[in-house]
Amino acid sequence: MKILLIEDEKRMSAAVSELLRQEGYSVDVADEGLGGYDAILKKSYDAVICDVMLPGMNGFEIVSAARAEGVSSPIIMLTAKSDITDKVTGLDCGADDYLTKPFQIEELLARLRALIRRNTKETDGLLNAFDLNLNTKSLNLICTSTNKEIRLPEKEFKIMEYLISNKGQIVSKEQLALKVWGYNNEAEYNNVEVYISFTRKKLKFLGAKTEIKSIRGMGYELRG
Amino acid sequence: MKILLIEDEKRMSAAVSELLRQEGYSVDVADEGLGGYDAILKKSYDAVICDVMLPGMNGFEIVSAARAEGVSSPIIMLTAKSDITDKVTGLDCGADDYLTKPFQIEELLARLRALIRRNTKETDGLLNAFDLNLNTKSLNLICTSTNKEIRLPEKEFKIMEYLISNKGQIVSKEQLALKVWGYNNEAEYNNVEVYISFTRKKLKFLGAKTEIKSIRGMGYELRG
DNA sequence: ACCTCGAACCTTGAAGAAAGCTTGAAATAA
DNA sequence: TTATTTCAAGCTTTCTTCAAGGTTCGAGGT
Repeated sequence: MKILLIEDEKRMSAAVSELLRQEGYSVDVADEGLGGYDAILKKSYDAVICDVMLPGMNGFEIVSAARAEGVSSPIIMLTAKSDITDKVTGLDCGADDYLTKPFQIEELLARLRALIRRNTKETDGLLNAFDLNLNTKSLNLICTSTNKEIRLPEKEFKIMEYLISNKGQIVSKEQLALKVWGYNNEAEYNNVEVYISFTRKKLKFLGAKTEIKSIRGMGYELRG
Repeated sequence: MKILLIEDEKRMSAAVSELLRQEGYSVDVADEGLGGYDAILKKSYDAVICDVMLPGMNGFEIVSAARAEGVSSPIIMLTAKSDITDKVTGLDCGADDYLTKPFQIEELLARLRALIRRNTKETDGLLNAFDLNLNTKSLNLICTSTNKEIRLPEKEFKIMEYLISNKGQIVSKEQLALKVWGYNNEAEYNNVEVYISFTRKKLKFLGAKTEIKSIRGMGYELRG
């Protein structure tokens, strides 16, 4: 579970990110608005926690811009003011929940769990990356720029599923072997290569702009 | 996770190393100062635990010498004295934390975890020097003044990584050979030169203002 | 100031090693 | 049967190493 925390007060962000990590989330921290906005677009997070008062770009701006770009990750806003107007503005511009400082960490965790649960249930069905959509129910891979579609065999599906849900990041052969085959054995890395090759053929067939880039010594990355 | 334990009391080092191994760390043990110092330079440890009272070279000397060589691994000092002066000397000379004997093993483990987390968090991501950014995850070198980017092969990456993390200082061929190839053999200095040459080509390609200066008889230095 | 010479340094290309890709055949599942 | 998965072999590309030859630098002598 990947979470992005956008917060400029160092003490606050250190404390919250630490707690989230203890809960088993993997946390990225951005300490100003623009960087946070960039991060939202680059990776796909399971949730975003975003302060309102930020240097660079304020919380409302980030959220509405992100929503305009089609980002669907759940977003929780934090603010020091308990002012009701802020609350309304926050939800209006596309945030999913709202918390006023100071808050109990327990409350944040609870709301986070709730949002992630809700979101993964809704999302579950379609995964998206660039001009690709992957239907996790029918195992169909759809290219939105050519309108072509093809059904993937199970292993290829798992490869694609993992690559898409980690778009913007480099995925190692080890991770893929673990996710797709359930074990982790260097001898099996060739299988990863074979299936990457198969999957690339499917992307070619679809005429997709998205491609699977190899990064020598590191792994693979989906690029749009 | 690799840890180096420098401790001359056999009973102590046996007990601590055993506990660390149970926690899943891989542990190297040195029982005297010089050997410990060598080990720090040879491998790259995720943390070093270092006693103060040691034959050969005392803890403070080890730490300050290691820091002078550009070692950035977190270091915890151990001492029998609870004397405050020692504590100050320890942190001054470059240690990250300090523990007085006798200590609870739990406390050592907790501090170790904290240091390792802090250290890997800071390291992973971006290293910066002048108009260069080095992404330590993707091995990409980015020039901020031209917005160009290129992926570095492993050895060139290590060269750059070491130069950047020692910017403002002269880095000897010996240090580079040790860091990049893991050994230290005059015959191999030509490899350093070859790779410096490769890396310079990359900087030229990027159009970076930063350059690798040669300082005859001394080594290399990054200049902006 | 200038010249000479050796040491330090740079560059290059060829050969080798390693990582990755593709393919087809054999095995297994549907 | 047909579709899918596994495995192994050979191929391509990229990175690394090594060695040879060229260039630059600076000390010591004229």
